[in-house]
Amino acid sequence: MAETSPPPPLRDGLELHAPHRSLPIALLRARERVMERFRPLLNAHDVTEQQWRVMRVLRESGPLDAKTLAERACVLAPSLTRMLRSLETRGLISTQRDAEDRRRTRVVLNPRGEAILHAAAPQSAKIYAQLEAELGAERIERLLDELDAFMQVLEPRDPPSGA
Amino acid sequence: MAETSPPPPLRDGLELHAPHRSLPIALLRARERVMERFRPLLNAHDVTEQQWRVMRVLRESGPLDAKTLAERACVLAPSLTRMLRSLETRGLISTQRDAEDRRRTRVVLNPRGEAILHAAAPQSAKIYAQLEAELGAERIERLLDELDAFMQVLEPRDPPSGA
DNA sequence: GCATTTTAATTAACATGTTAATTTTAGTCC
DNA sequence: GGACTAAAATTAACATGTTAATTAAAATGC
Repeated sequence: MAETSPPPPLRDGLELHAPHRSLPIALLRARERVMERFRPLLNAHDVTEQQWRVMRVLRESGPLDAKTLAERACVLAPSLTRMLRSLETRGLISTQRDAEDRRRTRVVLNPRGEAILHAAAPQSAKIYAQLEAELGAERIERLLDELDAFMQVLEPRDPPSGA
Repeated sequence: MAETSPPPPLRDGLELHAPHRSLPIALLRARERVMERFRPLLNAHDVTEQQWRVMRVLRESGPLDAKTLAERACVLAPSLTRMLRSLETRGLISTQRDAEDRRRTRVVLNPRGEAILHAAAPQSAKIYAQLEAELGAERIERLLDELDAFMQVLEPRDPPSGA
C-alpha cells in the first residue's frame, strides 16, 4: 500500500478527538453561532437567555412546579432558585407553595412576563427567518432530527424522571 | 391547490419554535448528554471542563497567546484571565508577557498540566469508546459533519479574526 | 513626532453552572 | 405512630458566562 503512510498516532484518547472534531465543542460552537443572533434581542429586553427559556416554558406549559420547570428550561435547580427570586422581584413571574405538597413551589408567568415575550416575538421571528434563509429549512430540520435521534439513542446516565 | 390545508398558525416566532424543536436548546441538551459522561472523570482530576479544554488546546498547539487560546478553547477573555490565574497558581501552566508585543500574554502548558492530561487519557478514551458503542461511529461522524457544514454556512456576525 | 485609533488584557458587576450540604415536607416500614 | 428514607428547594462556595469600562501597548494618520 502507501509506502510512507505515517503510523497512526498512539490512541490515548486525546490526540484522536482534537477540539475541532470533538462532539461537545462542536455542539458548543454551533450553539454559540446561533445564540449570537438572538443575544441583541435578549439584551434589548433586559432578559438573559435562561430567563427567556424559563418564561417561554411557562408560557407554553402553564404554571409548573420548580423541578419540572427546571428540567424543561434546561437550568439547574440552584440556578432556578436565584432566577425565580430575580424574576419575581421584577414582577415577571409569581411563585407560591403547593398546597397539597408543601415541598413544591408553583411558578406562574405574570402578564408582565407575557408582555415581554409578546413584545419580542416579531423580532424573534425575523431572526429565525433570517437563519432559515441562510441555512435552509431542510438543513435545520435535518440537524434537529439528527439531534433528536442522538438523544433517543444516548440514554441519560441518571434519568431525572422527566423522560 | 389544496382545498383544506390548515392555515399556517400565526408566526409570532414563539409557538413555532417550541423548546423541543429549538436549535439552541437541542444543541444544549445533546451537549449535556455527552458531558454527563465525562464529568466524573474531570471531577476526579479536579479540573473543570473549561480548564480541560484550555490545557488540551495548549497540548496540541503548543504555547499560545491568550487571545488565540481563548478562541480555540471556546472561553471568553475575562474567563480565561481568571482561569490562567488559577491554573498558574496550581502549577499547571505558566504565563509571560510577549517580548515583541507586550500587550500579549503567552501561555505554556507545564509538565504538571501535561501529566493530568496524560493520566486522564485512558479513562477518557474508554468513555469515548463507550459513546461510540452506544451511538455508532457513523452517527457521530454524521453529526459532526452536519455541525461542520452548519458552521461553514452560518457565518459569524462579528468575525473574531480566528476564522 | 505626536495625537488618534486600535488591539490585548484586565477588572468590575452581575447572572448562571456545578457540586455538596442543609432544610423542610412526604412517603415507608415496622 | 414514630424512626427512617426519599424528594423538593434552598443555601453556600467557587468557577465561568456576559457585558461594559478600563489600562497598557501598538499601529496609524497627519
